[in-house]
Amino acid sequence: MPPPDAPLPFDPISEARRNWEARGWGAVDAMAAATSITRAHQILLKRIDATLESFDLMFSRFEALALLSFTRTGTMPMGRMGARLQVHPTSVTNTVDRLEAQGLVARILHPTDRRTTLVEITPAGRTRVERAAAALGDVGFGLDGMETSDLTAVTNSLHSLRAAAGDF
Amino acid sequence: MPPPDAPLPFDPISEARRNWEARGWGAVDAMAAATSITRAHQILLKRIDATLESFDLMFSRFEALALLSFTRTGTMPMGRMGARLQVHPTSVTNTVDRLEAQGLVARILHPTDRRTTLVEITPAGRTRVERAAAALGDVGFGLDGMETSDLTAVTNSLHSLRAAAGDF
DNA sequence: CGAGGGTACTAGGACATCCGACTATCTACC
DNA sequence: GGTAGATAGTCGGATGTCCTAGTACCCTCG
Repeated sequence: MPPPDAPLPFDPISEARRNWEARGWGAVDAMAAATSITRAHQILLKRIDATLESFDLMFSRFEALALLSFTRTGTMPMGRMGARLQVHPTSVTNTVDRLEAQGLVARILHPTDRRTTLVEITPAGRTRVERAAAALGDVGFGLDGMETSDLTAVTNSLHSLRAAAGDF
Repeated sequence: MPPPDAPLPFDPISEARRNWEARGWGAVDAMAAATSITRAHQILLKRIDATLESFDLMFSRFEALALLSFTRTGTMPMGRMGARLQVHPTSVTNTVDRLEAQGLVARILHPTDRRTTLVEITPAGRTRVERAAAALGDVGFGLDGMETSDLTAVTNSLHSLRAAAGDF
């Protein structure tokens, strides 16, 4: 049984809202928003990863590579990568392990702090991320179906959530 | 090194936008929206799971349990659950395995179709989901920091994305 | 009524994320 | 200086998601 791609005859989130209200459960608007975000994330990640598949990348590795490509020196400490990508340190370890195995980054020594590991993007990494970014741009990051006004509305509305979560 | 919870001195997504523009990479608005959604999902899931931790649940299992509690009979075929929750069939298998081990659901035979497995919520499952839902409502689904207008804006804007993805 | 196609679920494997614990190293302070 | 506390990264384990493949079963059609 492959993933059922036949559309449902109704919006499952609207249906969930009705059920929540009928049960007298609280925070209905928040529930609908949270569920929408969850589902949107799932749709996006699937599309993005599908686009990146031909580059042997997934979104998390692409993001790490892009981040390194933006630096002046092409290097960054693991910890700083985690802070910028906003993921757990162990996720950075995992990501860098894979990128290193692919020859797209290299671990190098920090000149003065022996605790720190610097990650350096390789020439192959630069080429790869450049092409992958172009491919992602071509498919509008999986958001082609949305109006620009909706895109900015989403970004702006979520800005306050991220700020309240202490992101910046 | 615990997760760095010190806020960054800038918004990493705004920074990413600047870098993308500087590199001439396309679909900048979509990139910002996609990244915002990804981060919002991460924040939400973490908060929701933290709330559900005392109930020995995570969001995916809670959703499955809630779905079953909404049915007339307290039962639903695995496949229908996957369609409603919009996850892969193997994810349903995984979720039901865990819920069953916790005694919150039971697999029962379909009366006429021996291919189908019905999942039935147990009395313990009903009690659990009821209390967990109340707890989630209390924390506003992790979205307490957002205005109701932002909540509806997000839900409405993402509606088109989900529709375009063939959800309904 | 038998074969083929479609449907339902599970097994095994790949990724990614998190958490807690552990080692190594730096730093500050007595 | 030398010790305690903070910082950097990794290891092992738990969850969850997806995909491919395989088994079991139903149903239609010749």
